[in-house]
Amino acid sequence: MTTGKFIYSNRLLNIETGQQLTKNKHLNFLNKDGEMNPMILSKVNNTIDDILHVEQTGQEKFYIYLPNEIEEKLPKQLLKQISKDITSSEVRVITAIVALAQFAKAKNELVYFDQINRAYFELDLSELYQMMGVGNSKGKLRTLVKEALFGLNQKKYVLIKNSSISISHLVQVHEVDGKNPNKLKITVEGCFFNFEKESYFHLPADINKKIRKFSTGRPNAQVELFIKCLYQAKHCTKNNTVEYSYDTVFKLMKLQKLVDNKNHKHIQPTIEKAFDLAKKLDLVKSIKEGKDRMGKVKYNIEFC
DNA sequence: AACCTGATCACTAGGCCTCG
DNA sequence: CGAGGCCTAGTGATCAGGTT
Repeated sequence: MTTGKFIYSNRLLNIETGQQLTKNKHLNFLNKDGEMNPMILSKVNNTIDDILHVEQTGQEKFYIYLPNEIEEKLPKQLLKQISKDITSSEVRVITAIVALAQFAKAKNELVYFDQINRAYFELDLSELYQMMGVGNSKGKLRTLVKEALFGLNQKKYVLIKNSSISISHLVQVHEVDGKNPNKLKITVEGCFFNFEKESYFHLPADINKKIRKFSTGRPNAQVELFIKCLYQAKHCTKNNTVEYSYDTVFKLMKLQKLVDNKNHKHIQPTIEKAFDLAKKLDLVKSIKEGKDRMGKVKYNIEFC
């Protein structure tokens, strides 16, 4: 299971990078007068109200991970209460579950709920450890993987398909056997398995393992998301290259966060770390830095 | 505001211990 | 004896507070 490739949905990557509104052609965030789309606004507001009143309703506490356009408009204080940034463990767990859902589908072990575009499958935690690249590893790491997995139960995302919007889980996890806590039932949204209806690209099955190997120290979620974007770009390109402006790289890796935290000098090393990791993964062959017509930095990336 | 510094967090790597 | 788990040092990311 450490060789080969699996399919990854473009829509899912857009959700992870907060671009589901940016990339959607059917649903405009702003109308022509520059006002927020009332349908999106009311769904988001309802969810925010739910989160703020969760103690009264007795539900489990949860958080929402918002599209960039909405996050920019909300006050920082409110964001702190209702949202959590995507973590590198979360990025890796989502990647692993996409792969595992596909393996389950191939074995006819995926159970569909067509009407709601969801499915579930059963898995043993050991399979997840393998896909996370911590198969032969220590207890502490396994604990972190488990925490990241069950953490998905507390995260909701803005899901947009064509012109419809919902705010819901991507993944839900339940124990199914009282005697065996390692046996889990995983419910996933359509972007994890419904590739007849989704556009997609490919990822290597051992991606998490390789990333662990090449990227030491504390992992950076945005760098790892950028790597997925590069795999996507490779799938789309016709001449085996892609050109990213500095601004695109800046946006994809959400480097504004570093500026906000006055970590200005970490920006360049972060970009270089991402490019370096892409090279080590045998994804990218070379990167040439140039200037566009406006004199702004751009990167010509040649894939392997 | 820009910059610096130290604390804390989230890992990796590797040595060591334990128990079958 | 050896696989798995525990412990700790090292590293990079992040953050908070202080200084210029």
